[in-house]
Amino acid sequence: MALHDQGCQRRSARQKAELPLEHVDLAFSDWQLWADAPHFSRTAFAETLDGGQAFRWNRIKNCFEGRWAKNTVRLRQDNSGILWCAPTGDNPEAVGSALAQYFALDTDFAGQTDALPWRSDPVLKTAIEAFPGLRILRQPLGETLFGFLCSSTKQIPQIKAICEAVAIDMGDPLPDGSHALPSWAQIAAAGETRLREAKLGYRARYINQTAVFLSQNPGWLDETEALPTSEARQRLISLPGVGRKIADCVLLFGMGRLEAFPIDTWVQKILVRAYGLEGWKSDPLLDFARVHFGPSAGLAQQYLFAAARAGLIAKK
DNA sequence: GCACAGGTAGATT
DNA sequence: AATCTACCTGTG
Repeated sequence: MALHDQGCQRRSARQKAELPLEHVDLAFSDWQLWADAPHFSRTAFAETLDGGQAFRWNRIKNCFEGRWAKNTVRLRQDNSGILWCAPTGDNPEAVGSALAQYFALDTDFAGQTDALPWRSDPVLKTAIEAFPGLRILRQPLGETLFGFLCSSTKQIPQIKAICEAVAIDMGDPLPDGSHALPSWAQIAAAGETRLREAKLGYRARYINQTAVFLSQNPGWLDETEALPTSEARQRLISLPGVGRKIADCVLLFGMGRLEAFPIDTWVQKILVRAYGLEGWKSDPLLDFARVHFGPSAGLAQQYLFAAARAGLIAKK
């Protein structure tokens, strides 16, 4: 009981300061080598987890702690590779298979990267060389949609804080004392007011409308995932609050469609500055990206985004 | 006080 | 069809 109270106190204090949650180490298993782990450079490991693809990873001490679906996992990189640990009692085989799906181990990102036009594109070459092993995550579809519905004109730390607040308020508790993101039914039941209390502002109305629709149409997102990319995109855009950019984020980070190329303010600036496309708007830039980067344009986008965040390319 | 931040939808030109 | 503008909230 005393332990529980202490944890809650710590959590609320940290929430106010918008710092990552910290959980009781005793609740976690020993570190285990992730034998199937993909190769990551240090930079790519951090950027893949905490670079704006997903909003539920936090640096804790010498590791990253993340959540998706009903999973809580800690990952740490050392000279032997990637190590993981999970709440005591979690089935190691289930964790392994959850990791395999989340990290899209069935996708050959090294091969997709090599097929990008880096040989003739020095900007892309710089970005790829700075983040060797960068991957596109394959996140649960609904969670990806929720995260990016929260994202408009918000910075990553704020999006993470909102996701955490909504999870604590509406989501199921997890074995380590943290919370999963809520289902659409849970969000719809909570309503717009509670979403606004999580500091969602004008996004709350869209998210509530989307949650009401999706909870009344179970299977709709899975049906969408079965469609070709352009048809899936059209359906996603029909949801309240989802435009081209958020739809492309969902296609890329939640459905593994590497051709999807989200253009946000960062990517717009990168393309304009690095490729001399002054005055180009979003639609022509999409055509440029498709033609120049090819079928894995979305992977190129992630390299460029990472490199721009690091101040390596497209500087003023 | 004010501009700006991983956008979208609706109005106006 | 292209270009505003409102919409919440936090940060600098």
